[in-house]
Amino acid sequence: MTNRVFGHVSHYRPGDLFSSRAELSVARVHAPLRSGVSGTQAEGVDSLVLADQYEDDLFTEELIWYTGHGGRDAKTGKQVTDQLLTCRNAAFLTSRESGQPVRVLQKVTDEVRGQVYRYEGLYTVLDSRYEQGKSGFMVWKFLLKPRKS
DNA sequence: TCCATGCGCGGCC
DNA sequence: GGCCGCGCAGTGG
Repeated sequence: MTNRVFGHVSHYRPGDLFSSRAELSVARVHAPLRSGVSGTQAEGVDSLVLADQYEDDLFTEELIWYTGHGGRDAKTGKQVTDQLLTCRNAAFLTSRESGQPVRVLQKVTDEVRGQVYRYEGLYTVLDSRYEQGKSGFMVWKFLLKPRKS
């Protein structure tokens, strides 16, 4: 069993701002303090964070290509090896099968508050690819689109 | 520059 | 299922 929550948490809604990962964790909107993905291979992804860390990411109003996990140098953040189908990446495949909603957070700069995390809303994982990224190494990419509420 | 901290997962019972 | 220990990680003080 689990207490993982898919969909909106508590009273939090799209547009809400959080000042830190710790705040997101306490609110249970995105529990892990550092990991960008919250979820398991068995249950799927319940939330993720876009932090402008992966060069192969793409974020528009209509869709997100979220780069999978791993293969990066811890210091430089550059891809240095091929990504593997780790449990965390496999969690996206589970979500794609289940169609469960994924909470999406994005690190943005607010005029008043500086660096904050904005709740973008609920998305659905629609596709996955394993292809060569900008670095030349193989990366996982997951296509997400906003859910129609 | 260092490292805490929450969590996923495997091992074991 | 529950407990424990390990190692990771889209931070952040």
